[in-house]
Amino acid sequence: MDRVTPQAKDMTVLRSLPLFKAVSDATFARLAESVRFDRYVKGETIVRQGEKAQWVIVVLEGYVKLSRTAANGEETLIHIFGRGETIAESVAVLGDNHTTTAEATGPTRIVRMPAHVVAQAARDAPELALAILSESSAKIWALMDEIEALKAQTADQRVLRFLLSLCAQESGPVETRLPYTKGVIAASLGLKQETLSRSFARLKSVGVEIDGRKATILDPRKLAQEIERLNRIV
Amino acid sequence: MDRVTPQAKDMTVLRSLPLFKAVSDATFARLAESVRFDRYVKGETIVRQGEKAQWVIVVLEGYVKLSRTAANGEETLIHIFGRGETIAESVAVLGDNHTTTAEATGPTRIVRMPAHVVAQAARDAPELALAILSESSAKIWALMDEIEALKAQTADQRVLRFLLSLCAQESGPVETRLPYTKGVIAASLGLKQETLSRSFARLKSVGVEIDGRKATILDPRKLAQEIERLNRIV
DNA sequence: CGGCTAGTTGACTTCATTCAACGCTGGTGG
DNA sequence: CCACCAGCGTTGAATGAAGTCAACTAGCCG
Repeated sequence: MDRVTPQAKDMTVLRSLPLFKAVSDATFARLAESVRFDRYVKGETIVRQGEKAQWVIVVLEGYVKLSRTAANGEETLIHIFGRGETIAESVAVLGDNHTTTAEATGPTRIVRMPAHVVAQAARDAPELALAILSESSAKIWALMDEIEALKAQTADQRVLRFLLSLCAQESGPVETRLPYTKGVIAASLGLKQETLSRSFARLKSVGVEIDGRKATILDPRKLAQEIERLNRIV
Repeated sequence: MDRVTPQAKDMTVLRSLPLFKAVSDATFARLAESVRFDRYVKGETIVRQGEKAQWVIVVLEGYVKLSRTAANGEETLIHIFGRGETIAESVAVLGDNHTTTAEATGPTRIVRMPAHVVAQAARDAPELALAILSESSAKIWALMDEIEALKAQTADQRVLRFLLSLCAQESGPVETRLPYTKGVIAASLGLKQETLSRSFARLKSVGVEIDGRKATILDPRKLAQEIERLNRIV
């Protein structure tokens, strides 16, 4: 982990985050005072399961994976956070302990604010409390999406959904980079790496080309159709 | 659905709910004014996916299942709420639309408060906003638990966990009632009814006896051991 | 160059689903 | 009062999707 001295442009980025959108200048200024910027490399732990939540963390760059380690040592990936997303905001504000571990999946930049400062600000400024609630609510939807996918969709359908989420446009050929390693992608979709690999191979037939970290999708609409088609078969 | 006139004792129950624990008498009184009590029978819909959230709902009695219906008409059970739990609190306060449908799994009593009243109260009284945040946070943990179970555990392990959650005591023989039909239990665990039935049959060997709605567990500790043992095999 | 990590591929296994038949129970109407 | 039906649950046999195990390749860093 590397502490970084904040730059002026970082503050403007910060101000534009969803968490601070509806917040007054005064409240923002108060929070900005105690803000800290950190840089992590792949595999470093950002927060550890069981520790008391001391910080509210926002991802500026890179991807952070949340996972939970069971008594037997097995680790389960719960969710992945990207740019602009907030980690542990509710836990930190309420003063609870982390129930998950957060780890950088690659080079990552984050911002952290002391929990007690945010908690006090939330008490003083209801619009901040509501903004945090809004973040938590978004997280609930995302988790519900995940549960729905795990319960109702096959491996190929989940992979297709994931690929679709990478496409910036709705049609035409799209070329992107996979945001993290295939092992992490597999875990995030509730699959084994081998299964993901086979799925990618199968999906060549609907215009998906994966070459290392480079992903080429001939036509996103075709992927959506394929998800539908796989539903019908069942 | 049946509207019920509130009784004095209902108000004391209400006051003791987690949502109102930390709330001042003044704030509570304000909310209590516009409270409404409703009674539902099995299968009735309480809130519908896609509708604007108009109410904050608290379950007083019975169980409510949250589910999501995909484009192809398939319904996936996301989560089940019981006594004292709050439904759609964040969505209602933020003025968003419901992303899930809530349905009574049996005879159910609920309390509802108009969303705008709660939203205004949350703006005026930060302790209410934080209480709602606390509820949302609890919901996030519960959903993460579910994801972990779906990704990392077999059918038998999930069934064992569920049975353990029904046990009031840690040891000795426990006798309880299954809280809802086996079909609903199966769906909540991400299983088919047939699979649950077979699982129950297998679990006789660790002292689980299911007879209709009546469940007898010889020794909860043995169930916990069995979950562990099933992990080791893999 | 060797040693790592990430990823692929093949053969085999297994857990859960599907499909289908059947059993039990409680309610309804003749 | 009984007959019949619907809803809920069980059981068996066959199928299939994903996991496991293992061997192997490609790229990368020191």
